[in-house]
Amino acid sequence: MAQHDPHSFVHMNCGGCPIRHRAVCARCDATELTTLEQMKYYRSYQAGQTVVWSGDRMDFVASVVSGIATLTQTMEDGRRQMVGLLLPSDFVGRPGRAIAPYDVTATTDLVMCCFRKKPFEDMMEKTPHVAHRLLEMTLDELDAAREWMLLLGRKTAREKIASLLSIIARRDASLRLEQTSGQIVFDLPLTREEMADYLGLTLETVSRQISALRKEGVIGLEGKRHVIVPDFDRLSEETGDDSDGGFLN
Amino acid sequence: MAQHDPHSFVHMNCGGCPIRHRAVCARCDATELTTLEQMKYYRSYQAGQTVVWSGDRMDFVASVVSGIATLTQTMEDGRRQMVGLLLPSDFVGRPGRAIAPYDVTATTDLVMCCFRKKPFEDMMEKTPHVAHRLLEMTLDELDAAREWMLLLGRKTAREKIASLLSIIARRDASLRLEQTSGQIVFDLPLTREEMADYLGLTLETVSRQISALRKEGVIGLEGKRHVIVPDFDRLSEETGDDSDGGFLN
DNA sequence: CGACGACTTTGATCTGCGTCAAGGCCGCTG
DNA sequence: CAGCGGCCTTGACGCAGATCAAAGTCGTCG
Repeated sequence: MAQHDPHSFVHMNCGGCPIRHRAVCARCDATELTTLEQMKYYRSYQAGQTVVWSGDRMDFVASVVSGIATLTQTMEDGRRQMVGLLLPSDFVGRPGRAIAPYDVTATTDLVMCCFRKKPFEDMMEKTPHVAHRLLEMTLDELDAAREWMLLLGRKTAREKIASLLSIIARRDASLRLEQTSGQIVFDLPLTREEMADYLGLTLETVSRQISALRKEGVIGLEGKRHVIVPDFDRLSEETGDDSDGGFLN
Repeated sequence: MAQHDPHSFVHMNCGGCPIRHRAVCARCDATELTTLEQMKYYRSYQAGQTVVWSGDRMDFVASVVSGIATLTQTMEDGRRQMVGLLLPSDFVGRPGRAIAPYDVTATTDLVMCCFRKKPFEDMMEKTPHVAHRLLEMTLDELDAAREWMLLLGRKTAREKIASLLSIIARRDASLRLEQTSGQIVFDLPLTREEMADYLGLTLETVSRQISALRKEGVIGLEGKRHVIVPDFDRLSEETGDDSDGGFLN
């Protein structure tokens, strides 16, 4: 989804930390690269652990190395809405704001590459390319949020499920286990409840709609309930989105 | 809502174009200011006119001078969801992307201050403060979008209406007509249908809920239906949000 | 001023999804 | 291996909000 123009940031080191792919600029000089390298540190979380609570001080920014994290907002009476889904290489945290406006939670075991905020901000001042890249990433996220708003406000339960499966299958290649004869098999990393929080539904409705899609042969479930084999074309017909199913920007 | 840190961009000229308030940095030098001044031009639209169609090429970025514009997404069968509401001084357009991903429509008579995209991007390269400020604005919008997602996914019709009225009353001081004895009187610039598109409801439900709030004395309508006198405290109790009603970041 | 059109209100009815409840599957632990 | 806890499925029922329909308000233009 994220587009890279020829002058954008590049993948510097395949084996390394993804922050290099996302926040390090090809045009930065060696000193800047070294500064970034020295600043970074790693943190691990277990599935289910909370990374930051809404309202808490957040003194770092970070990039997901492996695993999945969610951003959620909770109302006083416990109603929850997921507002962000972070897959490997996604960025969390907001330069220039101290307080986290939502909970960040690890839904699987999670490793993040962190930078203390102050030094990171100082570096941004000196390295305009980083700010530029961050702007690009934030705009991508904003577009995704708006797509999500259409889903929440106007789609039916069935369309919501189909959209979610399409989005995940499209977005995270790392979840694709096999690709034989055009079929995409992937491990769905969310529980029914997490899907419900993503879609603004209850977990029962999610379950029912998934069963319905399975009975109709649009998707298939394998063994442990989380492995899904969608009939990709039929699935994207169900999303309610424009036919081609892709973003053509 | 937008916070200005001491080093942020400042209001340079009360009578002038709001792009100066938003995108011009106090620390920029005279040459940069002059460049910006020379680049800008104005466009006017009538209420109801479309500024850009989704999928069209958008070769400028702009700042709203006066009036109100909306960003909306439309599904093939006509279901519509508003995904952005632009009030004076808000910014539209995405440096680095050619195609508009949603319709931009003037809901009132509208004046925008525009910059052709290419020169604006070139200036961003040379003037890091502008990119920095733009990042800050985009992050604010992202936060607003996430708040909006909670509204769409989890709030009841009544809570949605109360939230919308609070948001508008809080956000746009220019709509406040009088403030006597703590009462805020403001002109609501949206039709029932536009509110419905904002909230993910039908216009009938919007109308019914507004009638209900009025009968209960939470809000009042004056003469032409668009002038509303909310009992602000009671209104914010209805939003479902945390009690204080404000963002305390 | 009358008629038209844009917008709003209100009522009657329908339905998709939420709620409540029971039971199934599976892995873990004693 | 029995019992337990987490997660998922399925059924029965109810309700918030959608849909369909009709009538009211108000500005405007001949």
